[in-house]
Amino acid sequence: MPKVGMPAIRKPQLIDATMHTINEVGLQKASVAMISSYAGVSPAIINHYFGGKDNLLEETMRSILRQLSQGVQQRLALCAKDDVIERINAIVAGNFDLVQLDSKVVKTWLAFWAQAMHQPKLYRLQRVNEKRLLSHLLIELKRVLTPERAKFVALSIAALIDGIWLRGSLSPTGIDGQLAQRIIADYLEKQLPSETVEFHHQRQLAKRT
Amino acid sequence: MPKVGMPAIRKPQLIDATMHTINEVGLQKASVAMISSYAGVSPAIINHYFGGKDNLLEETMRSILRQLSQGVQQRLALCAKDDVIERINAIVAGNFDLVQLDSKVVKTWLAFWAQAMHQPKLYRLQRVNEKRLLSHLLIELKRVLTPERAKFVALSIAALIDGIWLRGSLSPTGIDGQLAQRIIADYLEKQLPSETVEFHHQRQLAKRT
Amino acid sequence: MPKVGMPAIRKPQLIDATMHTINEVGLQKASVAMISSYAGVSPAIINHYFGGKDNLLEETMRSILRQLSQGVQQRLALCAKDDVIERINAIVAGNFDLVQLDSKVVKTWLAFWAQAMHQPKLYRLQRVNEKRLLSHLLIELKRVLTPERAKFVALSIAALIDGIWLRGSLSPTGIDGQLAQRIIADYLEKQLPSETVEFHHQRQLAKRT
Amino acid sequence: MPKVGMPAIRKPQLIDATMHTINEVGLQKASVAMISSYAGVSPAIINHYFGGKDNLLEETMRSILRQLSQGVQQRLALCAKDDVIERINAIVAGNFDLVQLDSKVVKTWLAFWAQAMHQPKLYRLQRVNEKRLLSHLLIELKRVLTPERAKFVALSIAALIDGIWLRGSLSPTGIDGQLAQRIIADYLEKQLPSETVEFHHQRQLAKRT
DNA sequence: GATGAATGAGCCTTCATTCAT
DNA sequence: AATGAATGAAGGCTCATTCAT
Repeated sequence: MPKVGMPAIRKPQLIDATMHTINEVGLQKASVAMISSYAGVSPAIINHYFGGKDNLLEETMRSILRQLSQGVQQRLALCAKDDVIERINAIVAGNFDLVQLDSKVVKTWLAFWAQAMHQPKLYRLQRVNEKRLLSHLLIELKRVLTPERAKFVALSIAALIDGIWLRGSLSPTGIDGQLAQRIIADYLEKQLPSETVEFHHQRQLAKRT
Repeated sequence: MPKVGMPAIRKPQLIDATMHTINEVGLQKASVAMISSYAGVSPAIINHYFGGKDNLLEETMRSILRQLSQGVQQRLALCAKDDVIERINAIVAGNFDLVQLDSKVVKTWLAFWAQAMHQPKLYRLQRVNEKRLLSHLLIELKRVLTPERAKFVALSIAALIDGIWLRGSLSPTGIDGQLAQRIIADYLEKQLPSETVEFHHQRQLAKRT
Repeated sequence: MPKVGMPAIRKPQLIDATMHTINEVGLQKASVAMISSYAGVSPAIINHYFGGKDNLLEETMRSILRQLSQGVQQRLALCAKDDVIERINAIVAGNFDLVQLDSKVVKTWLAFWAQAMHQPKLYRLQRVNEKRLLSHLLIELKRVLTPERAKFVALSIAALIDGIWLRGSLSPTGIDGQLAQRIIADYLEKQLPSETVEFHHQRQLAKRT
Repeated sequence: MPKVGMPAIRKPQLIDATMHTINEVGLQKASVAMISSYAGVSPAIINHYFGGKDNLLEETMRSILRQLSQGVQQRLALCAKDDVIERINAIVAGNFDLVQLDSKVVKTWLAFWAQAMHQPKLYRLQRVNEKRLLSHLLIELKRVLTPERAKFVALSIAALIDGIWLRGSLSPTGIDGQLAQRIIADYLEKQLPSETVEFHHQRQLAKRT
C-alpha cells in the first residue's frame, strides 16, 4: 500500500511555493524548476499533482480568491443584518485582510491580473471575483439608495478598493489597510443618507458600553 | 553610406509593434521574433536599435508615460489658474485620455505594472509616474484644504483613477472614461469647501454664455 | 499471504495491454503508464512482473511468434504427409490466420520488425521466425524440386507471404488472407511439376465426396 | 546582407544526418540532439529549417520517395514502349536501385513504414507510393492480360518486391537486388502470354548483337 | 543599415524506474 | 501482491542574442 493522502499535503505546499516564487522573481521567471526547488521536491511532481504548470497557476489563483471570499463571508456573518455601513465596512475589511496584504499574495494577484487578459481561464476567475465584490456592495447599498445611485456608489467603492490596493502594491511600504478603510468610511458618510449614518454611529457607541 | 535618421523612424515603429504584440499575446509571449515580425523587420534590428529586449520594453513604458504626462500638461495649460475643480478635472481627463484607453496601451501598462515589481528600472518609472499624479493633485487641493486633508483627498482621487482604470482594463467593454470623470467630480463636490464648488459652477455657467 | 498464480494472470494481461496500446498509439508512444493504465493496474506492476519495459516488449513479440508457430503446426498436423501443395497451403494459411491478421497483432509485429534492427534480442527472435518459415517451405519443396530450384521457390513464396502481409498492413482494408492464398496457390501451380499439382487436385476432389 | 542559400545546403545535410542516425540507433532513439550533432550543428537549427522534428522526418521520407520515383522514371524512359517485360523489369530494377538498398535508406524506410500507421502525414505519403507502384505495373500488364488478371499479377509482383525488400532488410547480408530481379522475371515468364515473352527475348538477343 | 544564420541556455514535459508502505 | 509517491534523465522546443555578410 502506498503513502496515502499526499495530495492534501503537496498541493497546498506547491501552491505556496508558487506564490513565494512569484513574489521573489515574478511570474515570468517563475519556472517549474524554481517553484519545485523551493518546495524541496522534483519538478516532475508538479505534473504529477497538477498535470502541468498552467493548472498549478490556475489553482494558485483559485486559492487566493477562495481565501478572499471566505474572509469577506466570515466578516459579514458577524455583522448585524440591518447596519448597512457596518456591512460595507466588513466587505472592505475582508478585501484588506492581512492575508491578502501579504507581499506574496499581492504580487501573485497582480501578476495574474495582467495575465488574465490573455488566458481565458484566469480571465473568468477574475471576472467572477470582480462581479462578486460589486454584487456584495450593491445588495447593501440598494437598501438605502435608489438603484441607480446604488450602482454609482458601488462602482466608486469597488474602484477605491482596487485603486488603493493597486497603488499600495507598488509602494515600498505596502498596502495600508487602515487608511483604505478610513478613506472608504469617509466616502460612505458623504454618500449615504444621514439616517443610515446616524444609525451606524449609535450602534457603534452602544457596542462600546 | 548609412541612411540617416533611421533611428527616428525605427524606434517608434518598434515601440508600436511592442505594444501591439503585448496587446495580442501578452508580455510573456511577446518575443523579439514576434515583435520584429509585426514590425516587418528582422529580430536583430531590436538589438541594433535598443541593445536588447529589456531596453525596448523600458522605452515602450517610457513612451506611454510621456504621452500620459503630456496629455495632463496640455489640459492643465488650458485651465484657469484659480479654478481648483477645473484643474483637477483636467488631471483626471488627462488620465482617461482616449490614447491611454486604447486596448494596446491598457494591456501594456498593466503588464508593466506587474513587471515593475521585479525590475528596478521599470519600478522607478512607475514610481515617478505615481508620485507625479499625487503631486499634481496635491498642488491644487492644498489651496482649498488643510495639508492633512489635502493629502487624504489626493490619495482618494488617485485611488479612484487607478481603480476605475484597473477594473475597466479587465472589463469586456473597456474603460468608461466618462463615468470615471463623473464619479470623481461627484466625489470632489462632497469633499471640497462649498465656495470652491460654487466658484467652479459659476465659471462653467459663464463659459457657456 | 501472497496470492499465488498471479503471474499466470498478470503476464498475459499485460502482454495484451501492450499490443492494444501499440495498436492505438504506436510503439513510440506506448509508455508503461499507458500500457498499465489500459490493463487497469499500476505502472510499477510491469517492473514487478517483467523487470522492465524491454522485457515486456520482448515477451510480447515472443507471444505473437508462439501463436504463429502453433497455428502453422496445427494446420500441418491435419494434412496428408504426401500432398506437398496441401502442406504448403497449410503453412500459408497459418501465416494468414485470423489471429495474426488482427490489427493489434499486425501493428505490433511491424513495430517490432522495425525495432528489431536496433535491438539484438528482438533481432534474434525475428531471424528465428524468418528461418522457420523458409525451412518449413523447403522441407516440402525439396520433395518435388531440385534443391536449387526448391530454394528459389521457397524464397519466392516467403517473399509473397511477407509482401502481401506488409502491403496489407498499411491498407485501410487490412490484409486479405483469402487473396493471399489464391495468389500463392496460383504461383505454386506454375512452379511445381504437373504430377504434384495433379495429385493435389485429385485428393481435393476425393475429399469432397 | 546575410549568408544566402543556406537552406539548400542545410536541408539535405540534415536529412542525410537523419537517415544516418536512424541507421545507427533507430527512429526511437534518433533525437534532434543526435541528428544535429552528427550534422555538426546546433539542435536549434532543425527548428530553424524544418520547424520541428516531425517536419524533418516527413521531409526525410519524402526525399527517399522522390529518389525512388525518379529511379523508376529514369529507367522507364530508356525502355522501348512496346516491350512489356522490359518495362516491368525497369520498374523492379528501380525499386532495387543501389541507392534504395543502402542500409541507411532501408532502415529509415522501414522505420517510417511502422510509424506511418500512427501518423496521418506519413501514412498518406506511404499510400501514394504504394499505389504508384501498383499503377505503374497495371499500365504495362493491362496491355497483355485481361484487366482482372492484370490486377492479380500486379498485386503479386508488388508483393514480391515488398516481400523481398522486407525480408532482405532484416537479413545480415542485406537485400539481394539481383535475386529479386531473377525471381520476378521468372514469375513473369510464367504469367504472361508466350508471345509477350518471346517478343522480349528476341529484343534482348537483338540488343546484344 | 539590415539580415538570415547560428547558438547556448533554459523551459515544460514525459518517462522508466525505484521505493516505502 | 500491489500501489501511489517521487525522481533524474532526457527530449523537443523557444528564445534573446551574436555574427558574417
